[in-house]
Formats: sequence, C-alpha cells, structure tokens
Amino acid sequence: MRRSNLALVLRHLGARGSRSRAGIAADTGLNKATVSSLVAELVDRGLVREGEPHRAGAVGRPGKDVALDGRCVGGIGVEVNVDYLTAVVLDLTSTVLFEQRVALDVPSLPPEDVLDAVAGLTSRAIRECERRDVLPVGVTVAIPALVDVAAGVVAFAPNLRWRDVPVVRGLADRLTGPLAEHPMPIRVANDANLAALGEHAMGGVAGTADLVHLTGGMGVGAGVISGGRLLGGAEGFSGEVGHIQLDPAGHECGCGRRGCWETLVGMAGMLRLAADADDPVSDPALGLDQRLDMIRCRAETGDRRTLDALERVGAGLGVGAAILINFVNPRAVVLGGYFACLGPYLLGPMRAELRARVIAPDIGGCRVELSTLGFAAASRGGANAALEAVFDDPAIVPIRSAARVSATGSG
Amino acid sequence: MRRSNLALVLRHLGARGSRSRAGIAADTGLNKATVSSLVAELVDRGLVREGEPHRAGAVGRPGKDVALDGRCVGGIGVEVNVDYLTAVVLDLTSTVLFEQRVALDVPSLPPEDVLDAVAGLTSRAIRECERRDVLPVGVTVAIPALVDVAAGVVAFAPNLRWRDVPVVRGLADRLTGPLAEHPMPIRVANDANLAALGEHAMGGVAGTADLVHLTGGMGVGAGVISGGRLLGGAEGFSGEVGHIQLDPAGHECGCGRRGCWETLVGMAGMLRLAADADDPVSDPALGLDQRLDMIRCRAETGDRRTLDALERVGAGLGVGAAILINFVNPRAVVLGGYFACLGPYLLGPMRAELRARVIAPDIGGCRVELSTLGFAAASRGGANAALEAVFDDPAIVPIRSAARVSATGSG
DNA sequence: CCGGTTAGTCGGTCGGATCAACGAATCGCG
DNA sequence: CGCGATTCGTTGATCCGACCGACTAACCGG
Repeated sequence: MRRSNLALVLRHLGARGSRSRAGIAADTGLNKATVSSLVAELVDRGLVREGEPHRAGAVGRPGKDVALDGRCVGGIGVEVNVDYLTAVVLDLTSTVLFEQRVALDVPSLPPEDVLDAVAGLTSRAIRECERRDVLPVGVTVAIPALVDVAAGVVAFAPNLRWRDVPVVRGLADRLTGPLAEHPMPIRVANDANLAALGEHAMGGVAGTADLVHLTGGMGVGAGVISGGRLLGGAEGFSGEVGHIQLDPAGHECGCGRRGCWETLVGMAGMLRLAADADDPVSDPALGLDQRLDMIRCRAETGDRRTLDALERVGAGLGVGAAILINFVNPRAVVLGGYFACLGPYLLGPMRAELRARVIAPDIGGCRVELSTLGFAAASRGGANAALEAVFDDPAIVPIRSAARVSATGSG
Repeated sequence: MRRSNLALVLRHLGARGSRSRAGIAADTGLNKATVSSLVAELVDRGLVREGEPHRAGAVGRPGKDVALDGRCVGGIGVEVNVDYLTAVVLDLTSTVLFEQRVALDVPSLPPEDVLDAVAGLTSRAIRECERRDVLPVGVTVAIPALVDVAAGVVAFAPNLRWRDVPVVRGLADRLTGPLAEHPMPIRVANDANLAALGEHAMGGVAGTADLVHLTGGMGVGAGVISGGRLLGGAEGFSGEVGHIQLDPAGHECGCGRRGCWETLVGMAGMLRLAADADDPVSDPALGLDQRLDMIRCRAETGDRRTLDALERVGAGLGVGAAILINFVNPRAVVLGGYFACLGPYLLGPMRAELRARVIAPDIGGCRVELSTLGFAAASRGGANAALEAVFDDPAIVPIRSAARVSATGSG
C-alpha cells in the first residue's frame, strides 16, 4: 500500500507537474500528513526535490513546490534500424542525458554481430549513467519487427532479414558485467509501438490517453495508446498496418498482393510517385535522408510533380488512417518518421480524406498532428518504457540516506 | 486498501472459480488470516458463500470451498435494436435471473416513445430484482450507434434514425421512482462493444484478455477487448468497421462509397449474393430471422448457389478481419450476430483468407470462434458491465447482518 | 489411538494512513 | 509595526487492517 501511494504521488508529479504538498493532498485525496511522509521518502530516494518557495500571490503561507528530480535514475532506449543504431538515456523528467547514433548496415550482417554492436552501445550508455552517478533502471530495444514481447524474441523482421532472434537473451549474455553491477530488466518491442509510447510520454500530444502513432519508413507501422496504455496485443504483434489492402487493382507490393497501404504511402511508393526512374532522387545509392531532403526542397520550391505526389500520399494516408480511426476512435493521430518531415504537404489532403471517411461526426474529435520527436520517437519511447518501472514502484530506487553530494555513490 | 483486497478476492473467485481460503491465500499472496477476514466480510455482504466441505482425497484437513454467491446482486442489461428491445438481469455468477424481449419497430417511433418502452422494460427488470430480494447495481443500455459514453448520449444511429438522443438522462428521468429506492448508475454503450464484453465475461472465450468480436447484422460492428479491458476509444466511438473500403470497384454502399466491408458481409450483401430479387428469400416482408433460417436450410441441403454465396461472405470476413488482426493482434476473433448462425459455412474460407493475409506467423496465434451467446451477447455484456461495479468495489453492497432469510429486505 | 498433514481461527504486533492540533510563513489592515 | 486571517507543513495520538506465530479442527494412514 505504501508502494502504491508512493507511485501515486510520483505519477501525479510526473503527469501534472510540480506542486505543493497541500496541492498533492487535495488532488489525490490523500491526507496532508501522508503526503508529507511520502514526499520525504521520495526525496530520500532522490526521485523528488523541494523547489522554490512558491511565489506568493494569495493569502496564507506559501507552499514549497515539490518537483520530479530526474538526476538519480536513467532509462535506456536503444533502436535498431535498417542502417543505424541509436541509444539514448533519459532521466525521470524525460531529459536527454546521453544520445549516440552509429551507422550500421544491419541487413548485411549476421544478427550476432548486430547484437555485439547493440551491446557495445548499451554498455556505453550504462557507463555514462555511472559517470553521472545515475542509476540505470532498464533497457528497451526498439526493432522494426514482429516482436514476441513476452519471450523477448524477434520473430520476423523482413527489413533486417531476421527471423527468430532471441534479442533479450543475446543482449543479457553480452552484458553480464554491467548487469551484475546494475541488475535491470531488458526488453524488446516493436519500434512503432514504442514510438507511440514516446509520443504519449513526451511528444506534442503528451498525456493524451488515446492516440495512434503512424511511423513512415519503407513501410508503415502503427502504435496504439488506449486508455493511457500501450495496446501490445496478445503476442506483441500489434500495429502491422502496412499491408492493409486499399485497392486490389493497385500497385504491386512486396507481400505479393496489390494496393497495400505501404505501396501508396511508404517511402518507396512516395518516391515512385514523385520521380521517374532516371531522376536523381530515385538513385538508390543516395541515402534515404538525402533523397528525402531533395523531395522537401522541391516541394518548397513549388515543383508541381512533387506537390502532386505528396498530395496523393497525403490522401492515401487519410484513406488508411480513416480505417484505424473508425476502429479505435483515438483522440489524436500522430504522424512520425518521414511523414513528419513532409507533414505540411500531407496534412491537408489527409484531413480532407478523413472528413469524408470517418463515420463519427467531426472525425470523432480526433486531431491529426505531426510528431515532435520524429525519427527519435522509438528510442525515446523505449527509454520511457524502462522508466515506467520507477513510476510503478519507486521503492526499487535505493535510499541514499542524507548525503546529497556523493561522487561515487555505492548504492 | 481493505476495499482493493476485497475486490481482489472477489475477482479471483469470479475468474478462477471457487476454492478454499487457503487456496485463495496461496494464489493471491495474501495471508491466510487476512483472507479469512475478507471472506467473512464478503459473506456478510452476501456476495460469497461457503460451499461443500471439499471432497477429501489428499491428506490433511479438507478445506471448505468458498464460491461466488450470485443471489444478492443483479446487473441489468438492456438492448435496443432495430425491431426489438431486450432486458436481462444477471446475477454475480452470470446466471440469467430474468429475460424479456419485446418487439418494437424502433425506427418508426420517436426516440421519446422508445425510451418510454425501455424505461418500462427496465422497471420490470428492477421489480423482478425486488421480488427476488436482489439488489440491482446498475443498468447498461446497448445500442447500435455511435455512443458518447461519457455524456450518455447516442450521437448517431442510422439504423434507428436517431441523432443526439440523451439516453441516460431520458431514462433517469423516467425511472425516478425505482432509482430513488435503488440508486444505481445508468450507462449507454455501443452494442458491438458490449457484445465483446459479454463474450469476454461469459462466452466461449471467457477470460481471454485480447479478443475482437464481430457482430453481423445489417452492418458489421466490432468490439475489442485488450489487456482484459474494453477499448472504448476517446469518445466511445470505437468499433466502426463496417465501412472499411475493401474494393473501390466493389458494390455500392449506403455510405456513398463502393466496396465497403458491409456490402460484402452485411446481411443485405449476403442475401444479395445468395438469392435473386425474385427469390422468396429476398422478400423484405419476411423478418430477418425467417430469411436467415431459409438460407441455413438451403445450405444444409447443399444448395450450390447458397454455398457459393456463403463461401464468398466467409472470404470477405477473412479479408476484413485480417486488417483488424494485423492491427491489434488478438488472441481470438469471435463471430457473433448472424455470423454465428451460419458459422460452419463461413469459417473455412475465412480462415484460409486469414492464413494468407495475416502477417504474423500462424495468424499471430489468433483463434477464430463462433459466438456462444449469439444475438444475446450485447445485453449480457451490458449486464456484466453493470456488475463490474461490484467487482470493483464489493463494499457498495450493504451488509445484511446475520439474518439469511429476509423476504422484504430493507437494505 | 496416534502421529502426520493441511485448514482455518485467535491474539499480538506493527506498518502506515488519518486526525487534530500546533508552529510557520505570508498577506491585509489598522 | 503589530495583529488577525489564512494557508502550509509537521508532530503526536489513534486506529485500521495486514501479517505472524501458535493453536485448534478435521481428515489421513497405520
């Protein structure tokens, strides 16, 4: 019970921002004395800090604000993608403490080599935590794949050419040293799911309890937050929306069928619409980032062909998103990945299509927004997922007695 | 804390069936003494009963099983549909205490008249509760409509020709008498959503935490249970899957577009495939039940035309359901409404289509099953939703001291 | 009849939430 | 400047309720 009350107070501070003890008591319904005791314990654990003596304005004794103190714990998020790895460390306030990106041609390497690289990056993140005297509380790996979350196994990742790769076990085996010093859970999840979690935790729609996040890459991935919780599915295989067949007479798809959503709005489909085969944009030797930049440039200069292509992609987004919105009625749809880069050109036609196709009046009260995290959403989501452990049970963070300045904390 | 522990024990008994106090303690991690005290309180509240002295078989003193005792509380579920109203009272063990169906041509009546009839049926259900000395704990109305659950308003119900009907308020106004005696919450929700809840609570897939329920009627409705909770959406507008456009070149739909899912698998679409306009089955003067019976008869006698039609409907079910399964990765898809009647003829082609279209290996571990509740699922789900209040907080049921036999209970 | 084993209850203990009252800090006002 | 009013946070007393150990109850097999 103590635990759940500690969690209640910590969550409240995280969600609603800092406030006085009396304010917390009023909001949560707990007793003032109880809140005082809980806050004291959270301070001892380094999770919470006493802030400014509230600027006086009203009558009465001004309270001292209590605020989340990130500096004691860190969540680690790692993203494995087709051509890079990213690791990020976030503190409790979702501030970035460390971020590193490594180029890596994942599909051309055996999974073991990739796991070596992931382990290297992760231990660098852990060392950075140690250097800052921050307790690492968990690692979450985001992968564009069907992930069996419970087993910690990547079942199938066509873009990486992986099948049945035991990521959690592989990583744990490679990190025995750091893990012995800082025991913490390792998890794997689908990147689109984690991106949704990232937007929910710290994006432009932070705090929205019901949202759908669409990640635009070579394919399209979806993540759903419903009632404030990630919809993971029975096996963790949720969010596979790329092969929704919008038009049986459409363009051929890698899956063998025609007219899948991603043939219309995936990066390849967008490029096909925007440029002929002999156009420099279609040169596969260039990186995707560069080709994307070229497209944006052309759009900005008003190139007709490009604008038409983006309009069709936007409309395609609307057609597919309408299906999802009708199904789960989110409060917001967030466009991430490459959609975010080209957002201004996609939003108009997408919204028009939604207005026409969503059954509920006024698109069911659903907003369409661009991701503020962009390609970083998945790793942020992973780090936040790791931090959830602290919000669930603040008592996992040890008490550092009274000493505030402890350079080489032994706890 | 006491409350949450009471709820914990009651939920456990509901989900896992009756067992001894020691068994409950072992399962929940609570102390034996604590469980004894909690069970005693639940017995006082009439929610739980001491059963048979466990048939001895092993060594040691045999424990006395504790079981859910339904007989003290009742949840009321009311369904409003195109041509009938249904009310049902379920006790805590999901046993039917009362069930009544009234024919009513809803679209031809003003909503006020329909609400009068609903109120009449509901108060009959409440009187039945009184007669049995059962405490009614809530009313949930299931309606085939876009329902703003929070506001208790039907936003839009094309089949009923309703728009912005304040059902909760209307019903509360008409039930002031009974409600004064038994204060209880009234709620409205979408019928497909509640049907999913019904299957989850007491259907063939009872206890499955992640499932999708498809209701086949004139349209198609979906309900999603994810992580054991109903996915209601931000405004309660979830489950509108009937107008997923499977083929832009398909048959015309009432919504103005072509090739919507319900043109393929809705009852009208099925009948169109199975019979020409001059066929007796196509006679709109007959009730839907009768026409459905005729179709089933023909299928049973091996009529080629009918079997071909049902095969196409089954395949269409698979095409649409694949989209939903890829999106939310349920453990089971339950076919309800008219799909359940014709299930044997639909399942084969549906499963074949799913195997081809679901991305996750082995259909993501998703089973396809026929509803065991059929058309009753929505009202059962509503009654169960009302009973949730008791499982959430058993303390809402008053203590009836020691007296067991109280004909006219004043509590 | 007696040890062995498991079920349920009883009295004591203790963690921790609540309550009431008090000291602390600020404002408005005379 | 002093005083009441007001709100904040803490302190000591109280009490609820979960936990623990020990006991009795009820069955088994020999």
